[in-house]
Amino acid sequence: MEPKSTRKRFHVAQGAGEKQVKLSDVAALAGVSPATASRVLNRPEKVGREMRERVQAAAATLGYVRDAAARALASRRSRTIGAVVPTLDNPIFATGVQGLESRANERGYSLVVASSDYRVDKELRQATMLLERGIEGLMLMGTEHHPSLYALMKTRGVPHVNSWVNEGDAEHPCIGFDNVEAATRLTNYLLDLGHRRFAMIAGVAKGNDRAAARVEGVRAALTADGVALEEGRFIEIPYGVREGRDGLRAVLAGDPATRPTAVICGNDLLAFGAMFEAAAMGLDVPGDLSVVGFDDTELSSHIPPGLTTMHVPSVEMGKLAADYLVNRIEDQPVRHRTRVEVRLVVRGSTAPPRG
Amino acid sequence: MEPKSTRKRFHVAQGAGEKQVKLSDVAALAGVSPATASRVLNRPEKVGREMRERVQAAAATLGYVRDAAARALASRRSRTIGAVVPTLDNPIFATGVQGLESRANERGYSLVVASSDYRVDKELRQATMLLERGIEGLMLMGTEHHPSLYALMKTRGVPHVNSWVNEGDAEHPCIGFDNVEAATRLTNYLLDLGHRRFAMIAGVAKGNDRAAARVEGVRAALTADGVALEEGRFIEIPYGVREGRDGLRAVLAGDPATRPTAVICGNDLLAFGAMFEAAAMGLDVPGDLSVVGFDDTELSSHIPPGLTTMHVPSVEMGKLAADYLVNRIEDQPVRHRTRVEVRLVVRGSTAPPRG
DNA sequence: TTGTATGCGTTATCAT
DNA sequence: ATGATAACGCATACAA
Repeated sequence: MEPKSTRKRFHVAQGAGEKQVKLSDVAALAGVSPATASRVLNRPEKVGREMRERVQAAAATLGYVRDAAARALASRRSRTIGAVVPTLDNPIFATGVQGLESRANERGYSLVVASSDYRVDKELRQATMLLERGIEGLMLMGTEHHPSLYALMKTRGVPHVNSWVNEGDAEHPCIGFDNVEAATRLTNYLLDLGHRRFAMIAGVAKGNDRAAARVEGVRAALTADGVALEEGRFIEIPYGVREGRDGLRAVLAGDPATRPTAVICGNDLLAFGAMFEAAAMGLDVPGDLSVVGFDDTELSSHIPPGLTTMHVPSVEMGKLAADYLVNRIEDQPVRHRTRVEVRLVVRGSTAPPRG
Repeated sequence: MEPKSTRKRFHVAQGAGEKQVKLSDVAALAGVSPATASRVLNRPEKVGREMRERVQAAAATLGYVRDAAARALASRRSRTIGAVVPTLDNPIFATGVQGLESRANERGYSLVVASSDYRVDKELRQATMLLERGIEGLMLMGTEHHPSLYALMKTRGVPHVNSWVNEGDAEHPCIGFDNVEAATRLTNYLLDLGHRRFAMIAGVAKGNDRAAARVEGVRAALTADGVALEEGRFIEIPYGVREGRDGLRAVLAGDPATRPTAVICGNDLLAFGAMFEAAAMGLDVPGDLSVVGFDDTELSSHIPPGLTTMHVPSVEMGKLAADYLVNRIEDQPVRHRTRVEVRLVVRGSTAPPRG
């Protein structure tokens, strides 16, 4: 049941009861037309020094504050961009959003955020809400979205970027890197070290194309070298430290003699868990077991013996996404696909296998 | 110099060239008045089943999307709330924002975020921008803000909450906990363990009243027990792991015989750094040195030997802030001050001093 | 360079 | 329960 059909109307937020001071008030006080006042605020260079200062003074004394809704309605521009990310709980996304927000702000845009919980249907709902809100550009994570979402953005003519990805066949604008290739490199590094028995603790692939791509990259590299990732040596699990610990136990089960010598984790959180659990199991990292992660979060370089991982420039991607979007919105030249550099950071958690 | 006085006008985002379908189009197709169509969308219960379904069908076939700007202008309600946080880079804030966003969304509001970089002047600018954007409620971190900001919110009649704080004299609505008291408890715990020689690695107090309050709490507890925090045993440093390591070296300098037996860190990141550095220095935690943090981030429970810290319910605070704000906006009853529980989580990083 | 007049898409008031 | 119509506050043709 709904709360009651007689819904109470909410009060209109307003100090005391004084009406909002509007642009025409400012114009009146300054003794100019509203049009001129508007120009002073939006294109000051197009108005004479004299009037300009009168208007600015009037605005100041009246404490005038623009009404973005009216501006948006009249100009058909909201000066707002949107982002829907899986969650802000993962620091790597949070920093990405931070980069997006700061750059967008520098360029005069505000950011509206929403989260999808790694679910394409929720992502669609959230994006729709943002579109209603009049966002002029949209940042999404990954490339796997609800088909209706692409359609929606297209018919509304709203530019978007898929971030964290940059795959060969990308038909959509993107800013990121090739997760398959990055995972392949990471794996090859281990292969080059001499490892032949592998395990992988992957993130959940459903609703997360980056996680899936990383698995693909690992498998590809292994296969290319004729190395198998055995059934029990692969586990898919949500990102988290606890999960990494459980994951390690799972993939290391069985005869110690045939135990993997290297474990590849879907991200750093899982890798931290794996390292902690290895220690708890009395295993030496990297002596008994090499561990690699993905993301290069702040802790990775400090956690002993240091985590070998793939560095992902999340803030940079956020900033590039903002630039791409704003450039598109403002009809400035853009690159349709932008690649950022991920780089392998070798630290103490990896070494050649024993023997 | 500005880009050139002849600024190019941006294109109006719109698919192909087809005009946006508006409510009157929907109404026309459904054969009803715009007023009725509007009602169907906003208060469906106030309209007959018959017309309601006609309108809904029409909206669906036309792919109608509401225009929030027009809605906001006409209704004087933006259904948007704002948050300005120091940075999203700190996971504890990111999760707080996540809680705020999710609850706000559940209640039909969108979230616009901005960041202040721990600077009150930037916070003021950002908040002003949000106010222009028509936010109906604002979440801020801490209690220390530019006086003009309080004035602005008051004259505009926009409700706000200070989060992460709940201090005795709070004249403003807040949702959080008493940082002084929490730090005092943390310190007393160490005191009760028998520690008498302390060090503190604090966050930067300037622009961060929470950091300052934590220092105050530590000092108060120490003083109450007649224990001194010596000059060289206190350092103020930005939050970060690297900084925690440097900080530890700094506060542990000097004669090992009079070295502190316990170090209190301003947050978990600093504490992690301190623990890593202690290990690097050959010090056993907690044998030679007890370490405590603040926040209880995901890693705290996993990092060996486990970090004793003060658990801060950041997601919960975000959700409560959203509820408070939305309730205020919608004229529902609210508690002006809401306290959340922080609790001491004792783990392996603390023990009585040797001897 | 400045002013006049119109419209942006929706909600709300007041009738019916 | 439904419809006609007037705001909402601002930007922008277009005219001067």
